Amino acid sequence: MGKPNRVEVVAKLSALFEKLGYTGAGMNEISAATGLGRGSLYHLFPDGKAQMMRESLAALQDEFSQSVVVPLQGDGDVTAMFENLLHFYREGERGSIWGRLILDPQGEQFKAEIQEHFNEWRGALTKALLDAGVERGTAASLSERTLSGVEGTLVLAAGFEDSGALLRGLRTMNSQLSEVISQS
Amino acid sequence: MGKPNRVEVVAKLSALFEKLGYTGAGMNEISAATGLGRGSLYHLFPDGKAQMMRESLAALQDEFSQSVVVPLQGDGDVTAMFENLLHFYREGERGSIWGRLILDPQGEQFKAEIQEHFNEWRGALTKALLDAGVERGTAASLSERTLSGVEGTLVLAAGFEDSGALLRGLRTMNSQLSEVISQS
DNA sequence: GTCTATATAGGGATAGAC
DNA sequence: GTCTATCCCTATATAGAC
Repeated sequence: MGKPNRVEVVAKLSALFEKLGYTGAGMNEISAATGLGRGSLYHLFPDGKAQMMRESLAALQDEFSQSVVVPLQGDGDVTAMFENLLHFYREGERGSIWGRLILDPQGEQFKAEIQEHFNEWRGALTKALLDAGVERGTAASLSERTLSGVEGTLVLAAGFEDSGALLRGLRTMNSQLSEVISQS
Repeated sequence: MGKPNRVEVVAKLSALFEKLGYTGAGMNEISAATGLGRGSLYHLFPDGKAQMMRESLAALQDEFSQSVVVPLQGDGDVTAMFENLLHFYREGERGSIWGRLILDPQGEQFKAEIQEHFNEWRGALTKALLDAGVERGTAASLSERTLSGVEGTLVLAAGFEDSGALLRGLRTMNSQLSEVISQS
């Protein structure tokens, strides 16, 4: 095991936080998941678990932006956005770290990062709808409903261990949005 | 302060768990919220915090059933269901204890109660849609989307401290459902 | 840089006096 | 029934040897 690569370590941390949540991931599990002892971890992240989470959030937000937001900003293709969401969330195998963090007892300290995630996504979707000719109020409402629809679907999918729920939900939401767009 | 009434104690516990979540509510906060010392709490609930949560879940599920499910089963009025949801969730001031528990690190032990909540609600909504003439596949899809839409809205409302989000979300969902019904 | 041992705090649960 | 003191475990974080 060579010198620990920070990017790889953060990737492992991201996957762990995504699976167990911030409070749910203990230092023992963090150590096991990264293959690093406590000494190494606190050497790499002097501010401890909170710093690990911050860097994980930054990495995941970057991945989400590249996978979902940037393409949407490019062509405004809503159907493609849902496909990209499905891929980002691994056909329902992944969960939303941001939604989970909102409900985490210790999640308050990451509120800014959480809100930034949803604001960036919502802004891009609203703009795409406006560009497609949707009326402003409708666009705002639809994008808000889409974000919460995705988050809610991920929550229920976790509760019923039903990874297929994400595909079903995204399909329905895509149909609804596409219909509105075609009427505009 | 007279002899502690079990129903009142459970009501206070329910409110606390709803606000802080299961893992987020510590014994000190439980003691403060109920006005009962540890001795009294463990006398009333020999199995500790888990038992407190179970009885809280039962009480909240009962309230939800009476407020939302039973009326829906009675007349199949979907618009009334959304009004009842808005009232149950106190115009967005309350959160969903079930959604939160799904994502709680210690929530696994309550999975049966969580699933029962959503199954009961979904069953009643699907039946109402079927009775209104909606095709079976559409009814199943719409009820699933409604449940996840409500949960997602509650999550985002918490993340942005935006209690008005619930009203907006419920209005939009009601419009969508009502339109499908009117076309059936 | 990495290890182990330990500090420090908090969790839930318990025992025994009253 | 209720109280207080305490137990035990786990959590994160730290210190110091190597």
